[in-house]
Amino acid sequence: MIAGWEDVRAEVLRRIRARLWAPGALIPGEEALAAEFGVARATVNRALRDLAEAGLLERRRKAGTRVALLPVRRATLEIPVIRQEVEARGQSHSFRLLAMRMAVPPLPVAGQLGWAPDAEKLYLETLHLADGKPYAHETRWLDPAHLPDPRPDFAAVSVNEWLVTHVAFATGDIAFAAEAADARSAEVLGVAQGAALFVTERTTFTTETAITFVRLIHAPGYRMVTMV
Amino acid sequence: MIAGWEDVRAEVLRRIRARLWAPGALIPGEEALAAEFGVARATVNRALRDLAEAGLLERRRKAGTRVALLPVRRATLEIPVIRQEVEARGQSHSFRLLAMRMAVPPLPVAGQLGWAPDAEKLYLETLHLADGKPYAHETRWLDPAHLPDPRPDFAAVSVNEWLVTHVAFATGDIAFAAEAADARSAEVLGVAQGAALFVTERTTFTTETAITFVRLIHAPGYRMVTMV
DNA sequence: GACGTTATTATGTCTATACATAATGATCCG
DNA sequence: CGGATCATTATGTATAGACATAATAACGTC
Repeated sequence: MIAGWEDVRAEVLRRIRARLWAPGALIPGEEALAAEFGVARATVNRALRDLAEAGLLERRRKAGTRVALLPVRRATLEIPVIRQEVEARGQSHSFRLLAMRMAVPPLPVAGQLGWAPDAEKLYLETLHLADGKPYAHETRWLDPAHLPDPRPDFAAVSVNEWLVTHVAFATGDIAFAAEAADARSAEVLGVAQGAALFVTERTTFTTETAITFVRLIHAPGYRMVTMV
Repeated sequence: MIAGWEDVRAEVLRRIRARLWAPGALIPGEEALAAEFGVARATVNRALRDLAEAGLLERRRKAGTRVALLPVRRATLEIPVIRQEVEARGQSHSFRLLAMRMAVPPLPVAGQLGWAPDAEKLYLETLHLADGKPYAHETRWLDPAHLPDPRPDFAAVSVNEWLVTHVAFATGDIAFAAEAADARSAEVLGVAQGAALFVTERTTFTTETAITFVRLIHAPGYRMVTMV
């Protein structure tokens, strides 16, 4: 018995998996499915829209709905605040502010963020600890124009967290890569130079100009996991 | 003038960003907002639901809707078939099947996949090339029970792609990590042993038992990028 | 005051109907 | 035949009204 939109989604998914509807094939229209399942068209629409968002169906007005030929898997990554990430592992989070000074960012950084190439910005370096052991090494460039006067006490509240709760809800992009540990990160994280480290880079914008650029260099063994 | 649900979402987002509604604060109910904006409640619902999915709002029945205190950023990663990924960079994709044999998988692999610890499975090793240069080194364990008889010609169609189009639409999990190149990957990718490489691990299930487990070891310089 | 029960309430969803929009395919014309 | 125009059609979205569900708050009992 098909009642709600989740039932509809399940049934459509079943038919796709069972290859009753082959990849690339056109499936019946919403009206037809609504009639068959005995629900309203809006309910079918909700279900199909959901599957389309997941990348399993491709929908185009007038053209109809077809099963994706080469389904692009879409995984949603949750990117929590570091403190939450550490605490979720049952460890206690702490951090040490290693450096905080005004400096001119390297040209590639200034360029990517749309900053004037010779303007001084705030440079922050933080070491995050899980149960007292190095967890991640954070280096950050921050436009002080977005900070209140007087500045927040970044030795008490991590920059990370202050930003999230105060200039949150901005757009940006994230990149992940593997890099060999440079001298500084190796020293701070207590690993051999050249060790393979997982690096997260985030750029955050509000409107036109960037607020901040962070590199998060994770300690060895870090894995980012997600379900599909 | 607010007309559609996207307008409602934009206005709500504006108020959150402008801190008219502070983090943690309860926002007006759907009915109230619908009246204020001059739209139906269903329209407000659609907008708020979308923002909740994005992690900016937290909604609970009866309790109402509140602005997320520590918004968990949700990034959606698109995980395309390797061929598409390479071609999207304007390069040509090819691959070489380096190995294909029946073997007993290592215990940790068998364990994670719910396979009997001593059962033979199909082991496949593939090198993916972009414009003829090493792009990624793929090692895969595959349960041959899910293959048709006779087996597909994996020298002609990449395993990756055959699976996506034939046993697609399954669930699974994905993990990302940085690892030092072992002897085999170093040789195949043409890099120094110990080099920092980006590794993707995917486990794919249909029902209870796993179909396949892949490790994709990317050539140096690989970056995974996404927008928020 | 502690505890189980009930009323209340905000969100979740469904329905039926209507109109909007985009893309296709047919048609008409030069 | 090429190209512009228009009718058609499937999805996209809006609406009002209704009921479902979950969780809180209020209440009554002991």
